[in-house]
Amino acid sequence: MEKRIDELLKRNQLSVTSGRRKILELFLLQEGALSHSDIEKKAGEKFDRVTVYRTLQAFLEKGLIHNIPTADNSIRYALCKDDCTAGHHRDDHVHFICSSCGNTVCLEEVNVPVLKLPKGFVAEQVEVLVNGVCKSCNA
Amino acid sequence: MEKRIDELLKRNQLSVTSGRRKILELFLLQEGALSHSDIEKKAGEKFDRVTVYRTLQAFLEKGLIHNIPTADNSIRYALCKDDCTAGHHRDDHVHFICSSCGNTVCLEEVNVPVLKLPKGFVAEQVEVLVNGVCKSCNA
DNA sequence: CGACAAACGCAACAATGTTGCAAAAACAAT
DNA sequence: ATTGTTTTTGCAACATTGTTGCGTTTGTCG
Repeated sequence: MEKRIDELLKRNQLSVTSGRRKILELFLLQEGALSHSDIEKKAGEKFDRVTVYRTLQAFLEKGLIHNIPTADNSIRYALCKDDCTAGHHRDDHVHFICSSCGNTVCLEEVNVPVLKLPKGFVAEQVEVLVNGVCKSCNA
Repeated sequence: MEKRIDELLKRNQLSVTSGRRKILELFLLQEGALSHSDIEKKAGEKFDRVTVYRTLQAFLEKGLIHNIPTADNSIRYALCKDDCTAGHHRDDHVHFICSSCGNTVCLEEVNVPVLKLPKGFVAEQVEVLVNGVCKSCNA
């Protein structure tokens, strides 16, 4: 685990620090996405708020995580898959937000559909957010 | 215009006040969506910040407007079509965010696709956000 | 017009996000 | 391993955004 974390950071051209290790660990342990405040809470008193902001920013820039828009002003972040590197994002899956447990998960197996837009509109990226009840809550 | 505004408010069970008139007017004049700060700026010094919050909240609850998630922590709001009333939202169109002019518009003519989700997941609402260059910016 | 309810403005506060800078930690080279 | 350089961190101060309570004003309805 330790090893995997350090390797992930290095592969993404990030120097290995205890803060980054800790935050990346949170992502690896967590099934699903984390918001900024989730991270602050889970990390406890160990980090300055500013460090969390800057770490997420760095992760984003290097393509280690991607962000998920929400309707409640609290962006979520989730780990990218391995074939996702800086600049070259491969973020074409659907995001599911559970109205029961509040969790946000990436449905990697559901691809975003191809849309036919009106004349004049050119799509660069398509984001699909599904709201509903997730597998665990339906069980 | 005046008349239309007042009528719209009444139809949605909202008492007619100068603040609500003004904000609703902004929506009618604007092609596209508005963020909270857009409204604050456009309304000038005329209103208290709190009034804007409460007005948007009221409009949302009554189904006069709907909100559009974004990836930058700044929810946008847009007018609902006529067949949209409190409780019964008919918000099944795609939202387009222009990376050039920054505008957000509702593409009423593009319906959100039906998705096939993994076993166990039940969808309640699907939101599609398209990023790209809009008609006006491509012209 | 007058009574009642709703909305407003203000103030105070809480939460969230940003910036500059000095201390500390990581990295690279000897 | 030690030193020098660069990057990251924590702190403090600040800006922005969102929330709550309350007295006053405004709209609504009889």
